[in-house]
Amino acid sequence: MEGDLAAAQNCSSCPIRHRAVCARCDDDELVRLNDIKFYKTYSAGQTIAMRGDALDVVASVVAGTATLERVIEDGRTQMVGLLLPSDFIGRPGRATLQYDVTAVSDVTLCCFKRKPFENLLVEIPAVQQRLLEMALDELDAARDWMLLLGRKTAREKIASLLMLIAKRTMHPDGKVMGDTTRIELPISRETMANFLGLTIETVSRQFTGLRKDGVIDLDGNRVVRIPDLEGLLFESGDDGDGGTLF
Amino acid sequence: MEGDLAAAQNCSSCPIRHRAVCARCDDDELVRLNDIKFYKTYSAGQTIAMRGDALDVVASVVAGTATLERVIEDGRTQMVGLLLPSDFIGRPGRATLQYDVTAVSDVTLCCFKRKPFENLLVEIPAVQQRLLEMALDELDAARDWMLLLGRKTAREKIASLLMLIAKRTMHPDGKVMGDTTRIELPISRETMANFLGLTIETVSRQFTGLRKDGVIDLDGNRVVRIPDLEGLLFESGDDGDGGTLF
DNA sequence: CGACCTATTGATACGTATCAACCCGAGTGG
DNA sequence: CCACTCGGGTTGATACGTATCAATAGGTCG
Repeated sequence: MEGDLAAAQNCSSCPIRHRAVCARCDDDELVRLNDIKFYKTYSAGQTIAMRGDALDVVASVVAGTATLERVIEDGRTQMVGLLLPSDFIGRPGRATLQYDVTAVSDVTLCCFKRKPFENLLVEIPAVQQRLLEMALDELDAARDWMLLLGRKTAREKIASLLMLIAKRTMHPDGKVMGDTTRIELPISRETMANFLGLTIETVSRQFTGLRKDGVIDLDGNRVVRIPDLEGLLFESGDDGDGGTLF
Repeated sequence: MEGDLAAAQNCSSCPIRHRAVCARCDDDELVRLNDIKFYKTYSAGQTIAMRGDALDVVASVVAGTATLERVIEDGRTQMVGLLLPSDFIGRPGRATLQYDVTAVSDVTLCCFKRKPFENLLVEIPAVQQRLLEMALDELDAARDWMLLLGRKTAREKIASLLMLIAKRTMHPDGKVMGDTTRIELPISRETMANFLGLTIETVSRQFTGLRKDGVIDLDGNRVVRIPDLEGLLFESGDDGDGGTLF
């Protein structure tokens, strides 16, 4: 099921070196992290961990996309986190996992055993600092998301999601890049529905609604073209300045 | 509008000494925090700060209840945080506030200017550690809340809220205390509605529905008696083990 | 007492869920 | 090569839950 990467990769060439928990570390500190790290990969659709599992490993997402979900007994599912490269899984100081973690695409994790990691946390303030920063960012995103779930209409939810993906694909790291009018959806309709607190059917209907109104243009199931970004922003119910959602 | 407390209070007799950001501090560290702190009070209903305000002060709630809210232009309002004693307001490393903060009851804050506080954060790891812990707890609570907003019915939302308040009043600090069958609602119907992503009318209707079904018993508008806690838990759609929501 | 605020209750509208049929592209096997 | 199936997506008809609009009740304060 899980293939280990044969060779330990080098931190200095790591794609998430500057954004993950290790972002603020100097070379010496990086060596110490390197000593306790190991890679693990999961293929698309695979369950990475389940609610209630013992949480003896924490990890950074190196590549791929994963989701954090909570489900009720009767099957209702709500996504509570979308994990992209550099995001952190698990929390120091807690022994069991609170959510189901699932790989949406093929995923590579940079793992640390929890105990040694907790020790490093104390010894290397740079890691703790960065982790705090990341936790606060996620908290802000979660709160924006709560506004979406609690008060937005289906159409606004879809538009918000598209804006979100548009922002990320246009400037994944602050700088503008790529085609602003074309975005690729990294997730299925079902995943979107669980993200937005909707059903698949409603998601689908809103897509066609936005298309018929000329706000977006569909190119297959996974590609959306946006002729008028301002128009989409208007549909999202946001005022533009706020609304990070990662 | 804002009355300053004349005398600086002593940290050692502070009611939130063992739960707030200063929880892990030793006496020396406490002295340093004490040097830069000041109290501020707000009366019920007062706006403490608004989205977009410069965030040059961070604070702990010493007494009272406040809310964190996001509102859309057309007036739709979603509460995104309920601040109780020991909770922290503001975030180091961010210059403007993302949410409206409102006093629900009379509120006393223990404030720190942001810059000096950020310095202390680096110098006193105990504070940073505690702040990380608190941020992660809030993140978990926010995620449970997302499940509620996205996937629960009105009845389940009300039941969940009541369970939440019941848990807090029964054992505010881990130990059981007080009458398990009687809880007092600290917030109005409108505040509940904004908390749960509902309207006032729906909140009201669900209360009477639960009452008619014998799940709860109302004693005026602010007091609820719960003959059967298991029954209420069942109505909430939770399985009991999880579900912190603070 | 009247004014006002919060909460409740009622009638109705509207949005989204549900249930079901159908479409389409990708594999798969005869 | 074509028939088949299978998963994901779309569309339609309808049901249901919550919002909306409006009226009423109860409590508090002047």
